[in-house]
Amino acid sequence: MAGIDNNSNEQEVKTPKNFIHQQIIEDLAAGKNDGTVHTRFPPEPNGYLHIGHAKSICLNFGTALKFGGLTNLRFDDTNPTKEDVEYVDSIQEDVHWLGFDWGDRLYYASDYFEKLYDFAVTLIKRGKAYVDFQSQEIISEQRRTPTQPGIESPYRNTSQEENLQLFEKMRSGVFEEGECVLRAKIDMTSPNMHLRDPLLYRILKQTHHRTGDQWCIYPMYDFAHGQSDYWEGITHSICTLEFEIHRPLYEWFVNELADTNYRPRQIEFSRLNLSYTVMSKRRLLQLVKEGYVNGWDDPRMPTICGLRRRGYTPEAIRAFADMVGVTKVDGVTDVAVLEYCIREDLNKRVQRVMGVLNPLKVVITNYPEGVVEEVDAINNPEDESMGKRKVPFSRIIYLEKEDFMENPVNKFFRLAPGREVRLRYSYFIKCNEVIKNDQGEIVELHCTYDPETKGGNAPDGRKVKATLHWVSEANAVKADVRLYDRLFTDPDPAGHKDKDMLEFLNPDSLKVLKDCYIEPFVRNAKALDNFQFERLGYFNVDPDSESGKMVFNRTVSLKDSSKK
RNA sequence: UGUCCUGUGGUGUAAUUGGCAACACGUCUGAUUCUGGAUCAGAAGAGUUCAGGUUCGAGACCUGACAGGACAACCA
Repeated sequence: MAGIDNNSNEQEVKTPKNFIHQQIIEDLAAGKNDGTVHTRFPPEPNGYLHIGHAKSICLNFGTALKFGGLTNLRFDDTNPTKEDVEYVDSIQEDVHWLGFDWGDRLYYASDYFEKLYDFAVTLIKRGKAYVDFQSQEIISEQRRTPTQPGIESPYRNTSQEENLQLFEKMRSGVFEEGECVLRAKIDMTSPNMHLRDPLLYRILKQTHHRTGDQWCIYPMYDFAHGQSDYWEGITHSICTLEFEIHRPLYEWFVNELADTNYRPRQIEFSRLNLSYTVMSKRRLLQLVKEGYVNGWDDPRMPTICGLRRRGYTPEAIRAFADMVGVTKVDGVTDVAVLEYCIREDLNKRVQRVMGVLNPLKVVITNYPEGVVEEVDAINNPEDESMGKRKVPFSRIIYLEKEDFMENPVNKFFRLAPGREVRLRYSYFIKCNEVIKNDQGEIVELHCTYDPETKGGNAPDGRKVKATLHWVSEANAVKADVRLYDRLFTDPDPAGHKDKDMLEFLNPDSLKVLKDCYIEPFVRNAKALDNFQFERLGYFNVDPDSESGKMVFNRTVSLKDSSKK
């Protein structure tokens, strides 16, 4: 697990204000909550965190930080059928990696099962909850539709004493799954469906990842969330727009529960949608389970761990979260914004190295055989402090195939017969001869170098129009490079049905390039994580792969790869 | 035919208590560069969904339309 980034305070200053901040400022001005702000990030441990959660994490932790408050991490684990410790662990790792810390405030909704049960008993005693023995279908029918009032259940007016006994029996396992549920008695005619006697508890004879077989009744989301917020002293419960219509119910429960003036306040914002990206947990799970990707942390996945393996930094993701802002408008953010964030971050901090993905052998005919000299290369032209490194140069080198054109088209400035170019940090070379095989394919170039141009400048002041990256054949590291592109070709893959979505899988999303050559420095510098191929783009050494393989981020830096 | 939410350049967001619509991404042009990257300079692109109203003045306030989204899981 990566360490915790303690620079979050700096970021807080830059965080643009949003409507949630405005509301908090108003609340503070009104003297609510004794001037404190306490938020929470409440994932259900039923999948891995993705970039959409990152927005929520940055919002919740960032908001608390901004107002000098705290943030809890709480697992909303009220449905044992979907949840697993694997997810609990990965979520903690990812939140930490993003640079946020919940201190000792790690909670589980399942910690509150006993208190929630007691509260349900209280509601029954107040005549505000009842056990309903009707089938799921009947209950659903009685709720009718949003445009017509619902019908009351025949069990709605069972006596409190009887309900108390029945609920106890539910808990002790007397009834089978689906036989009965506990419902709140609110208003079957409400235009808000969530107020038409919502379910509080259902029977689930399942083992829970934390409470084991201790319980066979489990609270519903609505019956757990607001109460958990209340018990934890959450002041602002920030969630996504789909819970907006739940708010009256959230407030109903909290009002029934509260014995002070304190009330947590639910505020909704629009979830992140990214073009070319599928974000629903259900669909991501499908991609994993059906083998369209190699796990939750496949670099093509929009998961935090996928982005991490791809070379994204926490800083870039936080910058992205700030950049997209917070509103209630549900729109689609262009992935180009995310890619911009990582490009900008990496550009400043990443070690530049040379490498060729598609090698073309070049013999420098006037360079002595058996000699290896080292040239000085700058590690990052934008940051002197990153220093220099030595790169071996010799008679036989590799260039990128596409850096040579036998019959150069207009505006092609790189190597061509008779043309002189610069090899980055070393010499000017001129192409004299093109060697082809029987099929007429170019297999080798013969060039001459100008010893006077060592270091990359000609004493006579003559200029070249291109600078090429290169590697020395004898010294280069041979590696397989995995090239990752977007998983989907459609800007809105999530806008289709699950099966249609799969039609837009990009067949080129993963390419394995054999026999790529990387300058030897890379082999000894894996700890750096990210590099930038001169002129080609970013890549990172993938710690999980067989040694020598690289993850290569085509989309991140090849801004111009699609155009001429 | 219901309730709630939301409508600002292609996209995401801004616009103190109403005061000539700003920023970022993207796009395009030019300069520069030892990455066709980065950088620098510049341009195009909305008159704020529409119609009324209040006002000296409205993206902001009011009314009414229209459009999009959410809600009818023993999911969260």
